[in-house]
Amino acid sequence: MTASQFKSAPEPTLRRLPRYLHLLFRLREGGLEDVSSTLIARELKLDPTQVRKDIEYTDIVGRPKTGYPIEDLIIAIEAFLNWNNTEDAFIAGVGNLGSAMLGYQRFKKYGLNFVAAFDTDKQKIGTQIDTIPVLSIEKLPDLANRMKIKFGVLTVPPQYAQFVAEIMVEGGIKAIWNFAPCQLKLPDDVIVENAQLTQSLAVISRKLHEKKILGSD
Amino acid sequence: MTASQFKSAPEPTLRRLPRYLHLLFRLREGGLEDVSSTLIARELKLDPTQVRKDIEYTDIVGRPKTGYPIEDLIIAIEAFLNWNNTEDAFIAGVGNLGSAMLGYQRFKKYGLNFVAAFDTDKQKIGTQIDTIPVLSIEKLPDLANRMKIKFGVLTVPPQYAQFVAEIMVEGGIKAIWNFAPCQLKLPDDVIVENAQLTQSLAVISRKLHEKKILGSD
DNA sequence: TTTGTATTGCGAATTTTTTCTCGATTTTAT
DNA sequence: ATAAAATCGAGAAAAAATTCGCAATACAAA
Ligand SMILES: NC(=O)c1ccc[n+]([C@@H]2O[C@H](COP(=O)([O-])OP(=O)(O)OC[C@H]3O[C@@H](n4cnc5c(N)ncnc54)[C@H](O)[C@@H]3O)[C@@H](O)[C@H]2O)c1
Ligand SMILES: NC(=O)c1ccc[n+]([C@@H]2O[C@H](COP(=O)([O-])OP(=O)(O)OC[C@H]3O[C@@H](n4cnc5c(N)ncnc54)[C@H](O)[C@@H]3O)[C@@H](O)[C@H]2O)c1
Repeated sequence: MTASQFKSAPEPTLRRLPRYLHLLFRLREGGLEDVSSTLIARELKLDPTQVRKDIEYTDIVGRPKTGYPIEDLIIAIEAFLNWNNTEDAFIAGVGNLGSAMLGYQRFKKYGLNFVAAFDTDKQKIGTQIDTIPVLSIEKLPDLANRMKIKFGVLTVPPQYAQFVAEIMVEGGIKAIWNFAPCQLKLPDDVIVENAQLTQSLAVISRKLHEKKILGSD
Repeated sequence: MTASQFKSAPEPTLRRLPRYLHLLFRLREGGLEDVSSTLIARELKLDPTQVRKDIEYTDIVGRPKTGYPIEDLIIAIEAFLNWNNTEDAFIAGVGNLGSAMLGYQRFKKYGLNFVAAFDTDKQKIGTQIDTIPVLSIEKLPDLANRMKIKFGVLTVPPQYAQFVAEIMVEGGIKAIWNFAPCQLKLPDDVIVENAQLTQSLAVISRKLHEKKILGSD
């Protein structure tokens, strides 16, 4: 592993990488072999320099005039995000959102492989969703430990989120993707990423509001 | 309306406002009347100055020693995001994710009110999800125009996203909350917010990967 | 009343992120 | 072979966001 593989990229960069990946897939399907930062930037409405700086983090070097080899770039970005290795994951809360995520096959392509789901609802325990078994939440810590699960997805109502998160930590889970609109208090060595839709909604809500106040129409 | 109501807040600020709101609700339930930037910062692991700067955008003034009145702050943030007025919205794509969102009652509290859903699947057309009718996508433009819908949620597979987005624009929709992992090409006056889960996943994936490479355990 | 403490709000400093500039390099066309 | 066009990569500059420092203020306790 090279030194730069250890170098952490800024969060804005991390957020752009999947966008590059989606575009690269599309370009590859279109039969293209190389891509320039100029093209990526135009497609995604970014600055070409920014695209180049982002790509630097993945250790891929481009060639003047032709740009970057798409295949290599895809592999490098996937490796950078560790999406070439699927990470086994548990999900807690098999409600609206939890079920939707379990039914989303594409997560495997993003390195995420659900191996078990957990709930408190007796109606749901014992069933399967797309071959993933739904188990009692009580079984989570022990099973997580034994299966060495490091990744947990939290899709329970906010009032139970802290409790369930602690159960996950008890099971040795080191990264929690939290969809509940609340702040989890966990040991510092546990990575928490809040995938809160309300944050995204706030951005678009405000922009539409501004448009209505100021807007031309 | 004051001048500052027109002032646009930076996106990072917009993203933090819902987090403040969630905390404020919790504090209010706990019977608290005032809150300081210090407390908010400690709870959400932010810098107190940053919290104060964010709150400034909402036109709320605090008092030394006591902080901000929670009730007023809630109202101000909601007003800033226009979450006190519910915005009627259409959603296209009643699959895993679309159904989950339709079933999520709390969106009303975030100013979002689904009035109709659209799909191409004949099995789904004509049904209802939580009192919201599922209609043929063909009816979207005309109905959007007549109902003066400005907000559209896009939860169709990526290969149809551009097509459906254009249909929305045809119907006069001005803000599209896009969940498909692709870049939409639309007129500049249409607000597009990409709520891409993969972006959030990228952040946590990389962090866990780094932890594994460097990590103490 | 006075003193001590916690807090706001604002300007300055710092850090982070984005954008600009430009020389070097590679390919294509003449 | 030479010129023209397009791109990368690196360092500088600019812009944006965060954090610092501190005076002014409100409140509580002595
Ligand atoms: N559905 C959405 O579109 C949406 C949007 C934004 C945020 N969210 C958030 O995502 C989370 C899930 O939302 P949802 O709509 O799926 O809710 P939901 O009520 O449909 O599902 C919650 C599930 O969690 C289970 N649960 C409750 N307590 C549990 C526990 N202690 N252990 C394990 N499972 C438990 C419930 O039995 C239920 O199956 C919530 O925090 C919600 O705020 C959802
Ligand atoms: N489910 C998830 O957890 C998840 C996570 C991340 C991203 N996404 C994205 O969200 C989108 C929806 O995902 P999903 O899992 O719900 O997919 P899905 O396949 O379950 O649902 C898609 C729905 O869109 C409908 N549809 C197809 N073409 C249409 C058209 N032209 N007009 C109207 N409706 C049309 C389909 O009939 C289907 O009901 C996809 O773009 C997906 O990549 C989903």
